Amino acid sequence: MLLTKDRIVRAATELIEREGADALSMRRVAADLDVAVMSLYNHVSSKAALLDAVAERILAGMSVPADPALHWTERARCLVRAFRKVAHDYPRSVTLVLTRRVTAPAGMRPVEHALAVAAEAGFDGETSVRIMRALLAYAIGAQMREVGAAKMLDYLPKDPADPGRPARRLGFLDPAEFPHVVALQQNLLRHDPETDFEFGLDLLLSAVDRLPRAPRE
Amino acid sequence: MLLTKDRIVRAATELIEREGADALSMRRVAADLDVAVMSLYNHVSSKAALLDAVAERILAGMSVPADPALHWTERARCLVRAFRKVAHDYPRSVTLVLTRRVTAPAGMRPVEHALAVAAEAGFDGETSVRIMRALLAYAIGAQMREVGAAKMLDYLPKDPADPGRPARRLGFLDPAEFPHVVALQQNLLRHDPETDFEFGLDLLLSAVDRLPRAPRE
DNA sequence: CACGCTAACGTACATTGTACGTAGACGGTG
DNA sequence: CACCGTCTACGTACAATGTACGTTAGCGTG
Repeated sequence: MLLTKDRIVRAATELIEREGADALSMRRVAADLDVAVMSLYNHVSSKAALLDAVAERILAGMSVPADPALHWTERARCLVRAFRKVAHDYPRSVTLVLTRRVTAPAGMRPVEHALAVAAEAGFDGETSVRIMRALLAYAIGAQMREVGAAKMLDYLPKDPADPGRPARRLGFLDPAEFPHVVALQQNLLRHDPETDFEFGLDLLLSAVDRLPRAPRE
Repeated sequence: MLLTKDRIVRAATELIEREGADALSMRRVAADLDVAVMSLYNHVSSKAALLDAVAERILAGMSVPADPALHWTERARCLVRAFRKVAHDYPRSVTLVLTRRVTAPAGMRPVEHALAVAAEAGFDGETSVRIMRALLAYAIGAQMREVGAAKMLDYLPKDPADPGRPARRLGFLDPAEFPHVVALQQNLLRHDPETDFEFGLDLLLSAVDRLPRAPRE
């Protein structure tokens, strides 16, 4: 089969999803494709460029169902949820999207969509951009927090009695210095990313909805 | 001078700030300290551990002025701004803090602080945790967006007439597909991270302030 | 056929993290 | 004093990495 940039990028994302981003090396990708290492460089100029391509591909796969009948806050919700869906589908690769910058058209499409929603809601350009940025910041941060929190569970000191999943404690913290953390450790250790995310999203959107806007028509 | 973990971590952060995180290697750190490479491993168990230590050190240097007289939203603002200050002081290293997870007490201190503020505002534990998470997510995302946007300017296609700073355009985008982006390119390319950040923070805090809470006393 | 172009390849090198073994300094104990 | 761990700085060595460079085989066009 002919070697092509698309196949390379696809193999790279699959490798990342299978073994994590650290395991990605040009040699591994080449091996997965049954190709010599240097053949990759005929289609990808460097490893960094490959990672960029992976990020772009993931972003491009993000499909936003745009239903003009919905209230604009609902449409904003759909947009952000679409991002969360790809984050869920490509849990290990999505960090690339958050880390690397995507200037390609694929990366601009969600931006365009968000600006359109804000404009349709009656906000002027300046405010639309700011709203978009605030939502984007929240979405990015929530995602990073989620993957970080997932990793954190592995880093916590293992319970020697049962090194399995459940019942971690934050007992190594001094209750005098961290009273609230210790008191709320159950809440802190419990993970419900979905409702956590929606909670913050509701906050943001409700505040945005209260912003003054220019009369529409 | 005696080699110590603190000196190693300090040298590592300085190196990162000077030449970026990619330039950090054990050999470089050792060279900066005039030491043999393997001597580092007497104090730091691995490069990953060193990076963790850098992140922790930066977080530990975050000082939050706690003025109990202020309204709780102002105190929350102070907390988030304190984070932004260290991000401004260590612009290249701060990505480590966002990427790696910090479970050490130093990382928990801001969490404790945030929970204390929320509790004092009259929210129950469950809600306090959620509020803290939403604010944290926003702070993280805004920071990542900021460093990403800074990098993006370098990636934009150079203006061949004047490859210097100003007047970048998004002309390579199709106006038919990206009408809003093209129309608002001035707003999109302008960077005022500070007001952008405050805008979103205001949104979040105003919404939080409107949440119902248990009667305090 | 000759010619040039492209895509796949192999070799080679510099750079990385780190496992392992060694040597010397230091401090306590006889 | 001699002896003997322990600790710390060191040097060597190795496997894995990204990629610059030269080589080759196939293929379409003159």
